[in-house]
Amino acid sequence: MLPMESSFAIVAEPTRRAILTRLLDGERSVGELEQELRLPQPTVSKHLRVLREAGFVTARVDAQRRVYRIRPEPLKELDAWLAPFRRTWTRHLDLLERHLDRMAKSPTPKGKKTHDRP
Amino acid sequence: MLPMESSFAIVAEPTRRAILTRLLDGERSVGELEQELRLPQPTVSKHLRVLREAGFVTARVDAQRRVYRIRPEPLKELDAWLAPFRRTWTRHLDLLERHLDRMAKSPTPKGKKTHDRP
DNA sequence: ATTTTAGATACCTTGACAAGTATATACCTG
DNA sequence: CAGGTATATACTTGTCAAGGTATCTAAAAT
Repeated sequence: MLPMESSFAIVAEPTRRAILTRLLDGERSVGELEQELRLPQPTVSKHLRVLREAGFVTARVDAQRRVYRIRPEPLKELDAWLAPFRRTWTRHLDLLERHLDRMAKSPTPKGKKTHDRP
Repeated sequence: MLPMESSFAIVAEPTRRAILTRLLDGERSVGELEQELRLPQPTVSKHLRVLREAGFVTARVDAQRRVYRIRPEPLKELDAWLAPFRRTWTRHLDLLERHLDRMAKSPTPKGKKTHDRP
């Protein structure tokens, strides 16, 4: 079972995002997630497996239950990829971009002004 | 053709990430992407379509060619989702977490002190 | 007007994944 | 040991997205 490599693919699944979000404020056992998310147990277990194998979570064993905890690393990866794009909207080039967009929409407004009254 | 909603799913595709990365340093026509990424033209066009419909890019028409430009909004969304997790590794709680991990691994180290000199 | 160039779209096939259902494993309790 | 609880895994099925190949459209160029 090799595919599903990229951390992006892992997080593309809504249920898995939900799980990660839950884990944000602390550990959870499978049963707890099952309840909080109102999902069938195998579904939860299977998604947890994927998350575990991708390094998003680790499991601690407490008797019959497995308690899952979040792991930052893979998410760091995602964040790292996003970083370069962040500048795209962080930098104040936004102003320039808006300007260019406008120019593209109304190229050299000849004649007709903005008003479209009869 | 509605599915594929989440911005995460869009970015989960490696080729699409490659395209976005290319667009990071400026506009590109389909042909340019085709060359730079060494991909068949329909492949590029189809991925561009997906990106366009998801709002990741916009197309400007220059005669027979379509020039694509990146659009920040959807990426902002991704970043927004990531934000809460960022604290997970940004905050200096890391120190505390490490501590707790250690305690879990070696519960109440009886005897042996930290020093393991003979 | 015909040909060439640039892209888009249609159709088909394949493969992967997620959900459902059922069953297996392990531990705890009486 | 029997029964229950907690979770993992096996197997099946339906869906959908991605790639390949061919074709269509529109705008140069000749």
